[in-house]
Amino acid sequence: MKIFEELKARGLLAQLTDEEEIRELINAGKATFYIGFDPTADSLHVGHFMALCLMKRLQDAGNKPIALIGGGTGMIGDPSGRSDMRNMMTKETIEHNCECFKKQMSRFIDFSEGKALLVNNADWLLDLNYVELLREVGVHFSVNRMLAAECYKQRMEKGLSFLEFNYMIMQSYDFLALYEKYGCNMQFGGDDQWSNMLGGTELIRRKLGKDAYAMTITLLLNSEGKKMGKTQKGAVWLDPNKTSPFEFYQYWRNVADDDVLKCIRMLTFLPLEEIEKMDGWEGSQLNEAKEILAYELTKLVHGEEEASRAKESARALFAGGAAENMPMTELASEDLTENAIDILTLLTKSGLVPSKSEARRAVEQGGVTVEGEKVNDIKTVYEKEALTGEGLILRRGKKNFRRVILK
RNA sequence: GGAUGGAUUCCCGAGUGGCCAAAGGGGGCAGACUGUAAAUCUGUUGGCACCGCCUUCGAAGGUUCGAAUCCUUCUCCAUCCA
Repeated sequence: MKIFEELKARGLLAQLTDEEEIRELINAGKATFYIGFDPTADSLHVGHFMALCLMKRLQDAGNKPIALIGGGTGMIGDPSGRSDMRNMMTKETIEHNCECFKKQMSRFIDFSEGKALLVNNADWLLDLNYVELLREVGVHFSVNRMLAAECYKQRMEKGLSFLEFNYMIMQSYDFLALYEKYGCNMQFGGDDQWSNMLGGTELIRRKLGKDAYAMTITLLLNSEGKKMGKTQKGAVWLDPNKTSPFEFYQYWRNVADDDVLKCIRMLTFLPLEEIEKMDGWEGSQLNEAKEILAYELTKLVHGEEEASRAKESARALFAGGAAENMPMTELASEDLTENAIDILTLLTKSGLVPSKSEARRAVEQGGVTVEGEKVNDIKTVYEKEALTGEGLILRRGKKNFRRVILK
């Protein structure tokens, strides 16, 4: 199966400018393509992960990827699908974020010997001259047409600043610049980027009379139509310091039934034949599929060792036992009063609950377990000795564990 | 620059002098049921020393025994006119 067919079978492709041309191009390994990443945080998250996987797949098929970090466009903010304007970031923050992105990307993409490129659009965008840009690029854009684009339509009701309105122009200019510099003839991106990407192909056609292609990746949505990779606490990060491998594993372990196969297909590198076999799984067997999904993804992002550890810990914990590798909090002796600590303080200090009120609620509602014993009394007190050595395993609800040890 | 409307807790959205830590919904959390899923039902959802006290209704002042609510100034947003 050729790469194009594989991508299609995995359900990764959303919109394409020209299916036939693109098929030939990437199957022949002749594409030089780029994907843009906005440096809005100091770590990549699950949303980016899909794009990285796609890059890797295409690179393996002989195509040349260019990872574009939006150091320049990041200073504007993408209006697509956003309800309010992104906070403007300082130059320093953006630069810092770019550095972090670079490091994380190298784990997935082979940048050696010119097999892939990493560029920052700040390098050409920041030097632009306003009047020149208007003459060179501005003439090719029709405001009427831009406003008709879906991404702006939604914003017309909420309000759209001129600054954001220019995002499409900047992104189009990126494509043009990469085409001229590196012969980049294709752009990939999330489905929400479609209109911006078309702006680029059109600009290249008008300005150079050449054809360039664009293709969007299906956004990974859960069955409720929300973007995946977001939790209540925020994004699921690829940086182990921001989202621990265990938490990462658990996120995927907990996806809804309806989403498991889709995730396996779109995100893992398991062969399609193997995935097809899982397609008929139901009930508790589907539960196994979730374990596979979680394991495979954790392996890709954090390595095999971390993945196995996360899996073992999860199994042990949910079987009711203890586990080596679970989130841990160390307490200092200052945290104790008279060599003891009450349950509410303990929960708060462990980080399992944000406040004592919540701790109280959790206990009163029967959601707290210490060492496998349900705690019902908010006045329960633990002596210093209990916290030394192995420490105590606290559990809030079904899925939140923490080992607390006295230093 | 002018006119008008608006800013309420995680989100949407009621509240127009004391009965307001603030209706209702969504979301979250916990319990029951389960498969670490979904659906459903129940409880809960600012903080703390939890009968009580403290902080919160865009910001700062003021009126009042008492302000989310009235007045003044400011900031931001929307719509219309330039």
